[in-house]
Amino acid sequence: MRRYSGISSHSPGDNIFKFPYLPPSMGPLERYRKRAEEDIARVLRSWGVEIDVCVEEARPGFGDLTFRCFPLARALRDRPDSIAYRLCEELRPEGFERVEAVGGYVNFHLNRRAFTADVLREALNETLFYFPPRGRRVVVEHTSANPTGPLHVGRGRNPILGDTIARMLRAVGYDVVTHYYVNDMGKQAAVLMWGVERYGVEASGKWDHVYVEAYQRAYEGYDEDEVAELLRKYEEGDEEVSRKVKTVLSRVLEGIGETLASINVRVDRYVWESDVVRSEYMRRAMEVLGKLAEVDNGALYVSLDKLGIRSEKDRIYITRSDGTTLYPARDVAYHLMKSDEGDVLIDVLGEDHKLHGAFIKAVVEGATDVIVEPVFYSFVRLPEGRMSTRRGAVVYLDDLIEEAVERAAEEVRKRRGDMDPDELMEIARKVGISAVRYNVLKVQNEKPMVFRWEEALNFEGDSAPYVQYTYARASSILRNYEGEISTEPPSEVHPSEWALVKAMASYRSVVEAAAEKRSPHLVARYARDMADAFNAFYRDCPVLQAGGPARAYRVAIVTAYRKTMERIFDIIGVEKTEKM
RNA sequence: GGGCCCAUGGCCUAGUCUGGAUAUGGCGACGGCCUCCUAAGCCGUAGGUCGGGGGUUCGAAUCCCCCUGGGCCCGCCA
Repeated sequence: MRRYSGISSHSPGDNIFKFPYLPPSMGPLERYRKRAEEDIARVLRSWGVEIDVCVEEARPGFGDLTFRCFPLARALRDRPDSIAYRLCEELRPEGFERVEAVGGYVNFHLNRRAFTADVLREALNETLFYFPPRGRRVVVEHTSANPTGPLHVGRGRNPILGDTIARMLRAVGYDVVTHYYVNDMGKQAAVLMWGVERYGVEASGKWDHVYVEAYQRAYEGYDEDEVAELLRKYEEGDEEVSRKVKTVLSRVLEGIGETLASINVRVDRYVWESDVVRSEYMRRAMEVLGKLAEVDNGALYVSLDKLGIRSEKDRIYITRSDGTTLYPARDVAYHLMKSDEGDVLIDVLGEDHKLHGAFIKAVVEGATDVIVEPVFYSFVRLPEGRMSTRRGAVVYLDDLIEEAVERAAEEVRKRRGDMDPDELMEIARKVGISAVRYNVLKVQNEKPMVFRWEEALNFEGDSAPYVQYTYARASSILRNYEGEISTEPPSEVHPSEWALVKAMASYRSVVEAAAEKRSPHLVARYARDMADAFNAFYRDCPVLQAGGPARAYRVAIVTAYRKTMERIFDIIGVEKTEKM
């Protein structure tokens, strides 16, 4: 098992520190950690040392919790291993079997039977997963792709990351609402409209795929003036143009929405740029920006230097010479709108928006008391280079999803050929879309990714199906069991049982750390580690064949595992399946 | 040219924020395991100058500086 540093009860990032009015929410591991920390603090105080004691989860083979003595060496003028030894002499922490000094560490060993019973009980009654409401609202804006065609995997990380960040935050007690910002006033939208007018479209299937052809053709050569004219008319609210644009973009958006829904991505609200521009927020945005802006030939710009942003580019223009607003200004307005809905505004943005993100953050935080937090990801590239809708060098998300589900169906058929076809397809859908999500989530946001079919469709090893498979195994055991279950280990806890119990106990610290760091890959990694631990347990500890009271107890472990995995699946948007 | 991001075995990747006890897993390769709760699984073997060079430190994949390679940005586009 891996060790999770998590968040200690004393780290500055801790929500108890930030929101002191909330009741402390502690799982079993946090309770023991706190006891260990308090006991160490007690001893250190008696030695005249007053520090923030931070006990960590130990790595395997070194007990369960650990305290590093190295940082104390200077203050105590003693060697770390000697400090550890002296500490052990005086420590009397409650609930631990033993405490020992190894090297410069103090290692705490939990009472395994008692801890196991605690974890199982709290997993079964679900208090293990409960976080009290924080009274903080978060708006997560993600995807926000120009509605000119289908989503492609180049930006495919955006919806999956954004949706998972929203789910993580909900899981730890935030009120979360997700937004999709619809860029209807941009040039791209106008080019699409120009293409539609010029070439028309043939309705055949999903609208996003239908319209993208007109968009691509338009890009081969459009009339600059006519596009500008369209843009101007739309911005002025010309009735006929507005109606046409809204119809077309809504249809494309409908297609995009279907794609999102198919991979369990939920968008609570679509906010149209044109609505923002015509709202009170636009006026307020210009007021805010007016205080920062300078004039160049009639156009307004904000100098980045003034905002404390280091960049070669020295200014960001917010209006044209003719007075019409530019994207940065409109986005400030949109963020002012969001600031009414949330205390923290998270924007999931491609790496090309880094400067823009810094600009918005500086301006909006200067004008309101909300926190703006851009989360960046790097594009998924093709082996031959960047994806581009215009050039047609793309893999559409829809095609990836379809391929994944088809491949999953083949795999299920191989193993469960006798299964009812509807059930089989349902399992294939769950496996396929989960695989797509997982393969994106398992890699850190800012790592560059190259799209390769064989990796995107990976169904074994570090993959969703691997993790789902353990859930199916657990389900299979429970299907074949009838009777009582017991959370009390009847005898010594088996090492594989222990590893699994500890993995479950990490739920709180892992999920909380992932949420606070906006790092979905930590939860994907955790799902994998849980599955590893379950597979070891499955290998070493027969459940249904176990004799005596061990059976009811191991069934409790399996039940707790399933419940924990359901929570984890829910956070990363992976589907559970009882058979596969 | 400047700014930001990335660099870990053949390939992909964790750990980097918050420096410490044997650098995490997976894919691929090789060798094993289905009369036994689902083999999308399990066990074992081989494979590592943590991009390079300096520095800080008792201790560096982790912090600082320089360099190299790749990505992104540098528009009165969005």
